[in-house]
Amino acid sequence: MDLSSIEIFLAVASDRSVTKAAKAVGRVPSNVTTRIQQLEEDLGACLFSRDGKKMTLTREGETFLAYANRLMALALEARQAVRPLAPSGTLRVGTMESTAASRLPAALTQFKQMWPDVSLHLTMGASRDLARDVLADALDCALIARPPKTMREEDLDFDAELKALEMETVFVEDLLIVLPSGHPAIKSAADLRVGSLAALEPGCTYRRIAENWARKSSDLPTSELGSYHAILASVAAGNTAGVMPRSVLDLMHWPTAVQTHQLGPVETLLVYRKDDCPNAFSAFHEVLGATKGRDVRLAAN
Amino acid sequence: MDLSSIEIFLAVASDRSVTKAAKAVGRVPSNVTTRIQQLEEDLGACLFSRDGKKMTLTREGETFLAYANRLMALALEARQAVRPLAPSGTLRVGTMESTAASRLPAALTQFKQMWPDVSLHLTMGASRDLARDVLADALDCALIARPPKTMREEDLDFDAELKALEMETVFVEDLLIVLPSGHPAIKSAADLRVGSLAALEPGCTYRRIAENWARKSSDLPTSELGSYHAILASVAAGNTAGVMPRSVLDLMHWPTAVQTHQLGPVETLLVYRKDDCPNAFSAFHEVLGATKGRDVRLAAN
DNA sequence: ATGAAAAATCTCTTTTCCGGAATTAAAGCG
DNA sequence: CGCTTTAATTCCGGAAAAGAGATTTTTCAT
Repeated sequence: MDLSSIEIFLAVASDRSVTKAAKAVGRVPSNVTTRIQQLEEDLGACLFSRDGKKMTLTREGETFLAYANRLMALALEARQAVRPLAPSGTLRVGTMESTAASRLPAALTQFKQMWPDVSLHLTMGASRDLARDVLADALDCALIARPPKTMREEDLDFDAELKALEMETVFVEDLLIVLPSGHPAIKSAADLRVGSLAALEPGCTYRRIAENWARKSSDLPTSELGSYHAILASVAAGNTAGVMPRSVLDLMHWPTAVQTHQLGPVETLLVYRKDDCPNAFSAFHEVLGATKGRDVRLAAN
Repeated sequence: MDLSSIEIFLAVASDRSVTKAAKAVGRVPSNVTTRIQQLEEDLGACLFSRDGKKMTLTREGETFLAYANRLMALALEARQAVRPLAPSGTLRVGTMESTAASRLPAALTQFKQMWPDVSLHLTMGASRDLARDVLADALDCALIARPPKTMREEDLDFDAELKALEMETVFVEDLLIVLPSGHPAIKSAADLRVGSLAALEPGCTYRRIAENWARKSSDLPTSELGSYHAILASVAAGNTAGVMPRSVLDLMHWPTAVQTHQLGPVETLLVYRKDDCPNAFSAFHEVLGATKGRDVRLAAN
């Protein structure tokens, strides 16, 4: 029973899927399968019941889940406790709107609790701007979306900036097109029966991915809104299709099951300058690492 | 940071020695060194200060020690919690006098606490007798001393019995000859200035090892006593050399630093029948495994 | 039925881990 | 003060485990 197996177990438990979990922890599905099997063998108990293609926790799995969370939390605490010099001062973190909403709250809460002496400056913005700010030392680090391979070639500037920084995948988001209720399922942008695409600012990677996708088979305009709440409200009003990751949509316990279309997985990177690693950053980095791959809804524990 | 590294760390921390720790966890010293280095690298902190050839915990090491213990305890608890069917009934455990005194109390306490429904029958005896009782299904398992290689060839019966059982090293004892205060240091049994060797019953492996050693250069008689307390009292009275593992001697916080002579390391094995593993045994086995390699004096935590 | 998707299985490559030999450094002893 | 002993570390080769990709099987949806 090593801690990496437990991390994998947590991912599978929250996604109830080997494939998703594999993405979340940055591994290949076959590997996740075997690690879970090893864990079950080692514990001498069945953790998941494989009914069909869903992986649901068994009774034993549920009880183990509680321990797994405590184990990870304790390991993180141990890490932080032996830090030779306690972090202090300020840490300037840049983040996308979506990450700030869905994945950061748990990590930030834990971080503030562990290191109350660090004053955390949170800046919200689009991936491009954030990356630039990190390069220019206006931020210590940032959480940004990595454009998929195909788009990277169209935007060499951004890619070059990224290459100049250290980067690490911390989350994998499932990017969605959210349709008004009653809208028929779509295969491509051509099937859209709306007047516009609702997204955030132009530098937003999600927006650019969506526009890229839409351009292939339609010429919808994009209407720019200031927040995901605004986007979702606008979708509810009809005549607009919203762009947002699934984690954000999940947060906003929307009354009815909405119709969505997947644009595919998008990695969220933590980027920082190669050279300087202020003490507070390493601590933040560790806390973030421990949050990785866990379900947004379980984060409250 | 995986749990096996933590087990190794705990062993080094309690022995304050790489070599001893390596024996305790059944690994080679070079391996222990590298694992500790990896752990320090991973945590970004120095756990031990190598002043000379002693490994002493640093301040960070001390704080990590507390977490390491909690982590292991939690992992054990998790293991036990997912056990599909709760152990119950009776478990018949055989043990040597010495093990019962020094290493078992911590494990038994923990076990009783976790599985109050199991009634634990403890039988004390000499290794040979215990092994036979396990074979004859008069015991479910036993903790016995494994004679060193050279002696095994002289006692093929015992060796054959052992081969018929599953066995696993759980402790490594440092077997000592304890000398009366004021007795000069010795190189071999020829240097002994006492009238007899004080030991337990004839089937006792420690006694046989000691007699074997003594025979090489003297013809001391053995006087048989009923307990280690009796042996030590007899040594204090003078004119006798006692035989016991260091862990037992350590327990009896003896007023003065006694003169001792090392007979070498002796493995303590957990033996059980290959076929049947009652549920309660697996649980006991796990608890024992978690206690492995930790200092007797730290066990109270 | 049929096709798509997901998990499990299998195989191959890579990495890591472990044990032993050689090396270095410190403590004990004459 | 140097020699011996003992312990930790370093280095290296073989073995074991982990990970990635391809393949198969199962299941769900159409």
